[in-house]
Amino acid sequence: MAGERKDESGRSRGRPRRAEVDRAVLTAAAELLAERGYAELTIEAVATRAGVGRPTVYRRWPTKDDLAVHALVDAVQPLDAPDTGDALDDLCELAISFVIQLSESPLGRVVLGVHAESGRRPQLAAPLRDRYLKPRDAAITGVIERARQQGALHPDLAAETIRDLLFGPLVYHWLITGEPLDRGTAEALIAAARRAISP
Amino acid sequence: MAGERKDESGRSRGRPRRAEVDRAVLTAAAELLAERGYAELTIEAVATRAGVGRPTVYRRWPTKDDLAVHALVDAVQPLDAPDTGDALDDLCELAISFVIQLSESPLGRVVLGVHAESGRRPQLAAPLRDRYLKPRDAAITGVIERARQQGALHPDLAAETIRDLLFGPLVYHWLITGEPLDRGTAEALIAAARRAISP
Amino acid sequence: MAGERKDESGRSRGRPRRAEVDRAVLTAAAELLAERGYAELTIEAVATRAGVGRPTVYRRWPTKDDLAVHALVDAVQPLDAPDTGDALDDLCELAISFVIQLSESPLGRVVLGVHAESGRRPQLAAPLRDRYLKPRDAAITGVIERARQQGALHPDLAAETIRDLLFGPLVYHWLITGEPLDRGTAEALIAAARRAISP
Amino acid sequence: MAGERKDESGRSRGRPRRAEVDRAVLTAAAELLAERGYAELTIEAVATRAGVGRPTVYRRWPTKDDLAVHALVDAVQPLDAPDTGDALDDLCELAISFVIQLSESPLGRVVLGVHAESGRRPQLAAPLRDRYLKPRDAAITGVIERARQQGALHPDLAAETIRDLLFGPLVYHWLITGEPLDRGTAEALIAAARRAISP
DNA sequence: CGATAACCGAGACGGTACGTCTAGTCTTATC
DNA sequence: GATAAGACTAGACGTACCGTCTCGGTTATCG
Repeated sequence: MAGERKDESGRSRGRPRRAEVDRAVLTAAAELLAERGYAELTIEAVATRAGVGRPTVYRRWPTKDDLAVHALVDAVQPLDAPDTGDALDDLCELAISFVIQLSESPLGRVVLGVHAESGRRPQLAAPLRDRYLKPRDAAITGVIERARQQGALHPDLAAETIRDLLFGPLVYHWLITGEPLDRGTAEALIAAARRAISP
Repeated sequence: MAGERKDESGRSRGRPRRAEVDRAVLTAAAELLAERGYAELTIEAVATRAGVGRPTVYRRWPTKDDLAVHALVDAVQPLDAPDTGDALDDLCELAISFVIQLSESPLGRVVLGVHAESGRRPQLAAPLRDRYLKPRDAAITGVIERARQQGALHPDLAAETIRDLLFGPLVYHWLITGEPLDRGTAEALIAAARRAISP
Repeated sequence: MAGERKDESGRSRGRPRRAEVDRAVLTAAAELLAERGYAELTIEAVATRAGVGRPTVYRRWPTKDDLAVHALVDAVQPLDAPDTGDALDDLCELAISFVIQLSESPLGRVVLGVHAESGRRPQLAAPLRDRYLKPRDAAITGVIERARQQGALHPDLAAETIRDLLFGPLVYHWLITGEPLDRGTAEALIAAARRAISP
Repeated sequence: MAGERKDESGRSRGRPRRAEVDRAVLTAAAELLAERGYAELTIEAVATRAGVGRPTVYRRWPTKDDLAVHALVDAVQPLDAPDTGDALDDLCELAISFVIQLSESPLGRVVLGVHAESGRRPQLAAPLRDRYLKPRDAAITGVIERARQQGALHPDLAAETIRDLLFGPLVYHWLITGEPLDRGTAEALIAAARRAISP
């Protein structure tokens, strides 16, 4: 979770790191991200709120990017797909609840901003991809495959394409309006999008 | 373009501002945004590159946010919709070329990031909405209305919804992958999306 | 007095430095030197006590050494030689009162310590020599020459030698005992030293 | 030599301290004092150079002052007085060679600086007096007494005064010039000083 | 011989200060 | 009154050490 120590092999030497410190720092970082956003996140404030010295933060996460990504991933709870039997319904519900949840969380727009910035910073992109996108994508892809086996999806469309067609309109709406997505709007968008992905 | 002067009425007194300074500063800001991103943009660097004193920058754009938004809007060229006769084709082509162009520009992800951050900062949101979103939305809505009159659109869908269904998947794909959108992918997404918005 | 600005020639450009800041910083530095000594002098504390930002201190005196030397020289008042007619008496009195004064000042031992450290640090030595030693040496040498013309000094002894023979024992006594020099002891030492320098 | 252990009475329990560690630390400290001076001496660097953990250093010498004084005393070899029969000659030679030796050693000015600082720090002063000054003073006083019995000294002058009159000028010269004392200068000063202490 | 105690290295910990950088404001001389 | 220059307060940056504390492990004495 925290920055790696040098001696990866065998038993670690010296005093071991306290896990409570990891927690305190990540929690403080997530709170500050929610309150002030990524641009105004300072290591100083994180350390103070966590009741920790600044070097202790740097020891674990050498850059602000590192810390922010880990704090975000740690704070944004994963979503698990429903399973009602109708996989297409499950998929649509997953998209709706996922985007609504994100758009209502104070961390949602931070996640979006970090994604946008990650194009320019590889060190931001790697952990974001591995720790955030991959797990969520796996869940989504699972439901898509279930739906495909139920014959509910257009056979020519790749899973990735289906994902973009369902999640894209919701996320875009939220991005443009800047306000939490309401369920009515979301369902209307999804209702239309279903026509795009049906067989 | 630049920050307002006190005396709005009639002729201003004293030495007039030099328009070249406005241009130099905006150009410098846009370059630095493209090179280093929003987070690493400093007024100091902008002033230096523009060959201008720092207070001269502040006189026009009182905060970094102000400057950044204006520089972005100024730098990202507007896109005018094609008019081939088939308004739905025009609309799709508009979406594709718009997102491709944005995704290929070094400023594209900066625009995205500023959008994401704008949720938290009203002073960022207002000029962004007025100077960036509105003009582009007007162009898009125009084409949508043309298509609607040609009977090419599903009658139950609002213009806003159609916009989300077309642009959303493209932007989302670009956001997630982090790479410039290629035309093949874009056309595949739009081909499916057309089924969602057709009558 | 303070660190030089680049453009020495002609009128300086930009906002001029405030002289009160110079004074506040030097005073704060001298106080802290007296209270805590050279080793525990921190720029941070100086800036805080002077009510000034740290960069403002660094702008004028780029290193702790620079600041300390200037503060010391500024704080230790010069001593002017008496002139009673008998130049040898004047010289002895000068030595006694000079060392007593230094030994009683809380800055005295700091001056001594900085002198000792100056051997290792040229940047400490240069301003110390130019701004502290030279003026005092000039005063002493003046009295010595007066005494020599009155035939009160051994003709074979250089002015430097006479200075060492008179001041050396007093300073050494103070250095070893660690306590302020009392006049009785000083006069006893000088009485003996006079035999060394008499014709 | 090193800091005391709690249980002074009888045999100590537990693993005994390794004497080699004492040596390594003192040597490292003396080297660093010679290379960088007292102000830039850090426990960290001492421990690293000695190949030892930091707590191991603190266990023996709880403060930097403690360590520095012990390292200095340990490193500056004592000088033994010559005995040619003429005690006054012996005394003068002792003064000359003592100051020359000190002024040529890279540790000399450190000793001087620590002396100067010791006025402000009792914990620095005590070990310095006991372990450095006292032994040297005893040797000097011994020769002075021998000289006194040979009738070579002015009967009114205390041993302390004689010490100041002989050593003071040499040390002062070295302190002011900042350069190693050369024998010619030293002998000239002593030749004059002899007139001050002769009967 | 096994328990106990102190040593040793490494390194985490909460801090303090470093010297630098940038923000946003201000003051000056010049245009 | 705009401009270029630059001083100014404020505060974060990332680093170096501080002095203390835990670790795993070692080496002695003592019961």
